[in-house]
Amino acid sequence: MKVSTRGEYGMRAMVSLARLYGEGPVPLSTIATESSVPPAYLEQLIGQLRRAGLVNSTRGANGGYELSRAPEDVRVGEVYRVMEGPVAPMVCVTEDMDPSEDLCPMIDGCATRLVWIKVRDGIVEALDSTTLGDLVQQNRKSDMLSGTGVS
Amino acid sequence: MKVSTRGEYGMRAMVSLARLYGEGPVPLSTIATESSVPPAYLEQLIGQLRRAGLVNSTRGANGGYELSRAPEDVRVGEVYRVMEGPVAPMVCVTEDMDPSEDLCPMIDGCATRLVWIKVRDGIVEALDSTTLGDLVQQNRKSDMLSGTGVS
DNA sequence: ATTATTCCTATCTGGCCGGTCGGAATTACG
DNA sequence: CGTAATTCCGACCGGCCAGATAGGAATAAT
Repeated sequence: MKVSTRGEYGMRAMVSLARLYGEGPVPLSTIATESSVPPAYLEQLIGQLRRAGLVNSTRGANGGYELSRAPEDVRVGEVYRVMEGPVAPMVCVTEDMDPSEDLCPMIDGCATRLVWIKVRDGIVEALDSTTLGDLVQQNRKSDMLSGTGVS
Repeated sequence: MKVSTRGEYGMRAMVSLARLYGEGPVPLSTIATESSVPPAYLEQLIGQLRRAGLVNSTRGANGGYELSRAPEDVRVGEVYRVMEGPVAPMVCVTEDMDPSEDLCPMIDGCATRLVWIKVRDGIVEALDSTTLGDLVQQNRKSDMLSGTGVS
């Protein structure tokens, strides 16, 4: 059960944008470098984030991307869902589920479903209790400790 | 981020075995039917579970498989790990990690790592706080309520 | 013997992840 | 203006691996 590179890269890109929040549009090339994502691929991913309304874009020279909201107002769960779809360790426990549909092939109900629901809820909790703001802040703190922040 | 069919099927098979615990060896064909898993495939999977020591096997006619421990003593996390490997939503946060190795390509440490660790811990908690015993018990209870248990 | 079963390992196949490419549209700037 | 910097869009594609299947050898009951 791994997060795909879409999720990984998307998250990294958003953190980069969070770090540069308030300094105007950041060109794709910069984000790509800063987040170590192949530019051509990132373009695809960031398009998704834009369509989802998480980032704004400015076209033309001096254009680029920026967060549409302050980092503290963006839950990482939002980013995750845009990139990876609804949280669902298993098809039968997807977040946005119609309660009526039960496509489990099991004879008398599936006992394992209970576990997957717990797992899903664990993931959701982890994702929705953190914001991009938390991430950059935490990271800066650890930079300080390791001395990287002092030059 | 989905659990593969190995995890799904493996868990189902183990629940079947948990239900039949104490009634002697259960042939593969039975488990396959009961858990709706292709027999040939299940054979492969249950082999893993056996090698991991979670099930015992008896060969020859009247042979089959059975749990090596009581259902209440088997955490679903154990089953999960046998089928899916260490819990790791992301390579850089795998459970059985050597703390020294850090293969993150990021320049100044990866801020996103914090999320993935939280996610991982959420999953681990969900998996390790439940036993096979819990599952069959819970399921029987819901059977009662829906009337399936009454004949 | 014959039958029921586990055990082993080789092989196959489709889907999709992860990525590239080319070019069109848009805007700043001198 | 024209040119350079940028976003935007959709088509393409190769490789890997999940998800099986197949066949046969070993083992044990009857």
